[in-house]
Amino acid sequence: MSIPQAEAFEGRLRAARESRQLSQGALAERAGLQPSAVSHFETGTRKPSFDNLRRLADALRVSTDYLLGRTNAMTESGAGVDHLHRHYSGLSAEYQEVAEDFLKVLASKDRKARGS
Amino acid sequence: MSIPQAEAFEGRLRAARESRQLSQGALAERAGLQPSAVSHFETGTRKPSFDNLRRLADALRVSTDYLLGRTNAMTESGAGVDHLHRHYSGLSAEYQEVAEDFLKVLASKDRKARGS
DNA sequence: GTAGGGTATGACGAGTTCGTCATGCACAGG
DNA sequence: CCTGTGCATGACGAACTCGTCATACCCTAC
Repeated sequence: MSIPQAEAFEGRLRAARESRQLSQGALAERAGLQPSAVSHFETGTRKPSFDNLRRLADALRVSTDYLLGRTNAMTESGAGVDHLHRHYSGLSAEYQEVAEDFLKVLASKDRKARGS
Repeated sequence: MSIPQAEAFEGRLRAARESRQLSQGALAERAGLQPSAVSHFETGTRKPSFDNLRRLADALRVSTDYLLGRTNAMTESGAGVDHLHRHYSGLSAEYQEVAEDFLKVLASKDRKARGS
């Protein structure tokens, strides 16, 4: 249960954004919408349109199924991972190992950066 | 190559519905909306709202990522979720970008090493 | 205390989707 | 011929989101 208890869309969006360490403004810029819109979404006073839901999912690299509350996975094997995997899967076994080690280092760096 | 140029929402909805052997009216009933609404969606004259997108995905048992054109998988079936992805998905947005850039560099290095 | 970032909230007009309903058309079977 | 099914399309008012902008309230730092 890494995720407390995924409520509706509002909580999931906030959880995803915070796990990425993005401010509402930063997410807004990535997704191409207004900072106030993000706030409206997270407080539940508005729900995103078809287009904006996709933008948010892209910007956060999470599945829309997660945002919509249809799964708890947050990032399904879809979307954001695809292009990463495209690079990875083409690598030789040797280079794949290098890539994996690098990601591990990055993850620990990330944890440290957030912990501070 | 699965589906070359994943069509927009309209085509995906129709494909999913037909693969389930449902008429527009039958789908409408399952999803709790009007038959005409389904037609509007499939012809592209309307786009579903937040709520109705979820209803459609539930009624058709497909992922919203598929309907939105973010994946080609139709069923969410995470399946792969490899070790690489596990590390990657936990990273902050900033670090995800770093990881991606690194993989790109690695890929080009790899190609060169093999003799391009 | 003053400044600034992060967030919440509310207004505005403009645009869109909502459900409902009415047609229209094509194609099947009786 | 006539009936029914499936689909497309358009109208209507109500409700909603859109982007934009303004304001206000924490905190933290200087």
